[in-house]
Amino acid sequence: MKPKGFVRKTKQREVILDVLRNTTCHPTADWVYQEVRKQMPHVSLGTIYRNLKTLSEHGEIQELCFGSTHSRFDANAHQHYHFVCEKCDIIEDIHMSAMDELEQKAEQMGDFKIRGHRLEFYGLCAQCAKEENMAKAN
Amino acid sequence: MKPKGFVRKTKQREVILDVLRNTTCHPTADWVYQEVRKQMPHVSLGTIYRNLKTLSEHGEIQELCFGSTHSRFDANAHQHYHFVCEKCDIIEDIHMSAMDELEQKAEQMGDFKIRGHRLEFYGLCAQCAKEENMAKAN
DNA sequence: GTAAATGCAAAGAATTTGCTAGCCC
DNA sequence: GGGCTAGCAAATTCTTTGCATTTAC
Repeated sequence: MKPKGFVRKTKQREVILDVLRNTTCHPTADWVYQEVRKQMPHVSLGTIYRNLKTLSEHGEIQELCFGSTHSRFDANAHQHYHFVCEKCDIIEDIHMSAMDELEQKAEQMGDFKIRGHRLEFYGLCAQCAKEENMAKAN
Repeated sequence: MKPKGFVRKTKQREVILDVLRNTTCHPTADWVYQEVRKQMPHVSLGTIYRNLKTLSEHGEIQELCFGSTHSRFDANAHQHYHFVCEKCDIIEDIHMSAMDELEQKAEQMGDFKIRGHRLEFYGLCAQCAKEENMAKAN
């Protein structure tokens, strides 16, 4: 007896998860779509969006939202931080231990119950920093 | 002699800034539009968007991007943190001193030059937490 | 068998852009 | 007066949705 609202395992969902888990970039829905299409030419963009939504609701992936207009997705659903290059928009994971003490500190500052936090750093990636220095030298 | 690319002071820009500075909510572009229209019925949405963009590029306001589909804006351009209620989406400022040491710590973890960071907390606001407790009691 | 998921296409929402006219400095 | 801006509307971009059909369990 399956519970109502059971999430089925479909070929599409598997491929999507697989694609996400095998990339270190933090792709957009459309990038995922292009990749999945290589294995399943008839997959539809709607299916990609529906699955990305389901997966993130079930905590299997993370939806990220940076300054840009579209969402990005990350197969690493664990708490971790990101770095975003302001010049080329590349996103990198930061392997830094989560700081839960931040939440305690913040909770003392206002009247709310904190359940999580997001921390992002921005600046210049190694490549863009190098280019900037070369430009300055001229 | 004005520098090329000089940013002009227009009535529209003034009203937009004024509206933003006189609210504690963190409004969407459309909310700003509705407010500005009360003072300038003929203002166009395109003007709102163009000005919000210009203002944030010049560091006079901050563009915020949370999980939702649209951007929100904050007239407080200083470094500060936010709390977002997961239930009602209300956004509150957190009056907590910025922690620049986070940036130093993160910079040691990867090969990039950090210029800033964003920190958001999410959970339940006082109102929603109260409602949740009442629901549980039944 | 039945609810959930897919494909396809059309709809929706948020934001951007092209163009002409107007206003700021 | 020259160029940045505004207004207006059309165009883009990203995402969601309706519906008939297929699939997982």
